Amino acid sequence: MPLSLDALERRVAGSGHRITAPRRTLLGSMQQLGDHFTAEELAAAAPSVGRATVFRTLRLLQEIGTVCQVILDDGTLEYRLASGGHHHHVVCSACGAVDDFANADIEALLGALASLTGFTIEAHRLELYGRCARCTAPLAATETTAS
Amino acid sequence: MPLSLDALERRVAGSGHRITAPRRTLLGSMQQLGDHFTAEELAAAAPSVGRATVFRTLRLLQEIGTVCQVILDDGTLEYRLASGGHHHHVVCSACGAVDDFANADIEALLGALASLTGFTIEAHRLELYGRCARCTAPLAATETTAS
DNA sequence: ACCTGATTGACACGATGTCTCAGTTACGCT
DNA sequence: AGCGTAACTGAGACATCGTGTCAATCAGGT
Ligand SMILES: [Mn+2]
Ligand SMILES: [Mn+2]
Ligand SMILES: [Zn+2]
Ligand SMILES: [Zn+2]
Repeated sequence: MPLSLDALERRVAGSGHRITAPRRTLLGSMQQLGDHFTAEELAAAAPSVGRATVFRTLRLLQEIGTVCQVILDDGTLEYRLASGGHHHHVVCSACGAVDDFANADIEALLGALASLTGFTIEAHRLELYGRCARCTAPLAATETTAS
Repeated sequence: MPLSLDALERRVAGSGHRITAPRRTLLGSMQQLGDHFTAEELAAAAPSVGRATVFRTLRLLQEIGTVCQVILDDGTLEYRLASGGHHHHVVCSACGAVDDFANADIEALLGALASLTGFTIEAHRLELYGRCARCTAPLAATETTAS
C-alpha cells in the first residue's frame, strides 16, 4: 500500500516547497494511476493542471525522492511513486508490471568495479527486464501444450 | 583502435543489408567523431546524408551490434561504435569520457536476483557514472591546495 | 490582513525522432 | 553486361516529449 495523500503532501512541505492545489491534484492522480504512469497519462488524469506544471512537479518530486523514473525496455520513460531510498526496477516486458528491488551485493560489486576501470563511481542506473511470475507461467503452459 | 572502415562495411553486408554511399559516409564519420557522439553531431558531420537516414542507420547498426547507445547522467542519449559483445558503460561526468566494461560477476548476480523478485530476467540496462582517473586527480589536487 | 517570492497556465519554442512517398540504387540472377 | 525488384534514400511534414517566457496568482511567514 502506498503512502497516504497526507504523507505525500507532508513530504513536499517538509522539503521546503509549497503545497498548492495543482500539486495536491497531481499527487492524487498519481495514486489513482497506480503502479506506474507516463507524464502524458498524468496530464490527462489531471486536466485542470497545465502541462508545464505536470513536468515541473514530476521533476520536483524526483528531486525530493517522492517519484522515480522507470526506463522501459524500449527506452520510454515512466514515473512512479517511490517508497523511498535507493532502489532499482524490474519491468515485465509482457504485462508492464514494475517492481522495486534493492540489493547490497550489487551495490558493493559496482563499487568494486570502479577500481578496475580507474573511475570513481558516483552513481549508476540499473533496470532489469523480463517476465513477472504471472506472465512466465502462462508462457510455459503454452509451450507444453504446443509440444 | 577501433575496427577499420572495411571491417565495419563487411559487418553490414554480412548481416544481409546493402552497402550504400550514405552508410559508408556515416560509418566514416562515426570513426572520425571518435569515442561517442550524438545523433545530431553525426548528422552535422555527414551533411550529405538525410536526417532520416542518419537515424535509420543508427538503428540498423544497433540491431546488428555495431553501434550501442550510451545513456548519460542527465538522460541524454549518445551513440558509439561497439567493439562487440555484451557490455556496459562507465561515463565520466566531468569530461564525458566513456569506457566499456563487462563483468561476469555482475551478470551472474543479476541472474540470481531474478529469482528473488519472481521475475525471469531477459535483459538489463546498466550504466555507471563517476569521474575518470584523469578527472579525479585534479580534483584531489584542488582539495589539497584549498585546505 | 499584507508582502513577496514561489508557483502557475498558456503558449511559443526546442530537441529528438518517425512517417510518407516518390525517386534512386544495390545486387542477385540470367 | 543488362535486368528486375526489393532495399534504400532524401525532403519535409508530422509526432512526442519536454523547456523557456512571462504576466497573473497564490501560499504562508510576519
Ligand atoms: Mn543501485
Ligand atoms: Mn550486463
Ligand atoms: Zn507480467
Ligand atoms: Zn573525465
